[in-house]
Amino acid sequence: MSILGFETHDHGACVDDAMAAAEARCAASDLRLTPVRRRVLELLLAEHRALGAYDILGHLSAEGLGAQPPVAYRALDFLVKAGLAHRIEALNAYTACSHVGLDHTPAFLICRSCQSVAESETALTQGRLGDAARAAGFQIERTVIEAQGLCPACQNEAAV
Amino acid sequence: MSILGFETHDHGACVDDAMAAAEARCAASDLRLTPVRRRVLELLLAEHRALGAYDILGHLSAEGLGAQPPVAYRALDFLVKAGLAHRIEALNAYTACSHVGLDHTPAFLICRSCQSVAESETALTQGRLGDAARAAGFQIERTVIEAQGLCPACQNEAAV
DNA sequence: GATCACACGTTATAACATATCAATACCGAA
DNA sequence: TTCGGTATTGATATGTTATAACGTGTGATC
Repeated sequence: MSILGFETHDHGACVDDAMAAAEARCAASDLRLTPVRRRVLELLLAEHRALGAYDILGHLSAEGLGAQPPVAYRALDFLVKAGLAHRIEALNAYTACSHVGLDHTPAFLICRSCQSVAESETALTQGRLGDAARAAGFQIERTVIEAQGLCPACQNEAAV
Repeated sequence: MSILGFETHDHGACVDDAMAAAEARCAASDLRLTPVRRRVLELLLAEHRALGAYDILGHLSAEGLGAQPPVAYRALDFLVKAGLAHRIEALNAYTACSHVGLDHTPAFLICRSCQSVAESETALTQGRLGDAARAAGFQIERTVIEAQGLCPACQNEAAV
C-alpha cells in the first residue's frame, strides 16, 4: 500500500488519475457525479490536506455553486459514502481518498505543522484493537485510526 | 490490560477507585482538583459512556456550578491534560480514563447502540500505523484509535 | 501588603452540522 | 409522451460544539 501525501510527486497526474477513478466508480455504481460533487472532489484533491466543510463552502459560493451549508455537507456526504473522500474525525474535516476502488479501512497520518494528510491502510479486525475487540466480544463496524505528529518536511524545518 | 466497560462489575468501587487515583495523581503532580473539576470527573465516571460538553454543562448548571460553556470546557481540558479523561473524537465527547496512572495510548471500543465506551490500550508506534509512519518518515505524537460497532449485550439484543 | 500564577465568571461569537420543506431534474414504465 | 417515483438542489432556520476576550477572585510567595 502506497502512502501518498508527503513525498513530492506529479500532482497534476495524481489529480487526473483520481478524477478518472472517481468517474469510473460512479459510472460503475450508478452514482451521479454532479457538478457540485465533482467540484468538491476537485477541491479536496487539490492538496493532500483536510478541508473543513466551510472551507469548501467558501469556494463553492465564490464560484456560484451554492452558498448554504447543506450544499457542502450533501456533497461531502455523497463523496464519503461513495468512498471518494474520508472524514478526519480529529480535525472535523474532509480529505479526498487516495485509494479509490480498494476496499477501505483507512488510517491517516496528519501533520500538525503543515496540515498535510497521508492516507494509509489497516485492517478492521487486526492488530491490538482487533485483539481487544475479540477479547471483549465487541463487533467492529468501523474504525477511526488517525495519527498526529510531524511529517518529514516539518521535522527538518523544526531542526533548523 | 483490562478492558473495562462492557462487563458488569462493582461500579461503586470502580468509581471510588478512580476518584482515589485521581486525587493521588493530582496531589503527586501538584494539580488542583477543584470542585468543578472533581464534579465533572464524577459525572464522567458515573457511566462508562461518553458525555458531550453540553451534557456536562447541563449537570453543572443544575447544580449551580457554572452555566457557561467555558466552565465545562476548562474542566474537561484540565482532566484530559491531567490524563484523567479522554476525548472521543468520533463523538465529540468525553469519557473518564479507566487506567489512571499508566502511560497512555488509549484505544476505544464504542457501542453505537448503547453508547457505552470501553478503553483499551495500544502502543504509539506499533502495528500497521506505526509501520506506515516509519515508512513515511512521519513522527507520531498522538494517536486516535476508535472502533465503533456493537458491544456484546447489544449484539444479543439485536439477535432477539 | 505587593505581586504573581492560576482558576473562575461572563459575554459574545466562531465553527461545525442538520432538520425541514419546497422546487426541480432525471429516468424508467405505462 | 405522459406519468410517477426517486434523486438532487434551493432555501431558511436552527441545533450543536468550541473558543476568544476580558475581568475578577484567591491563595502562595517574596
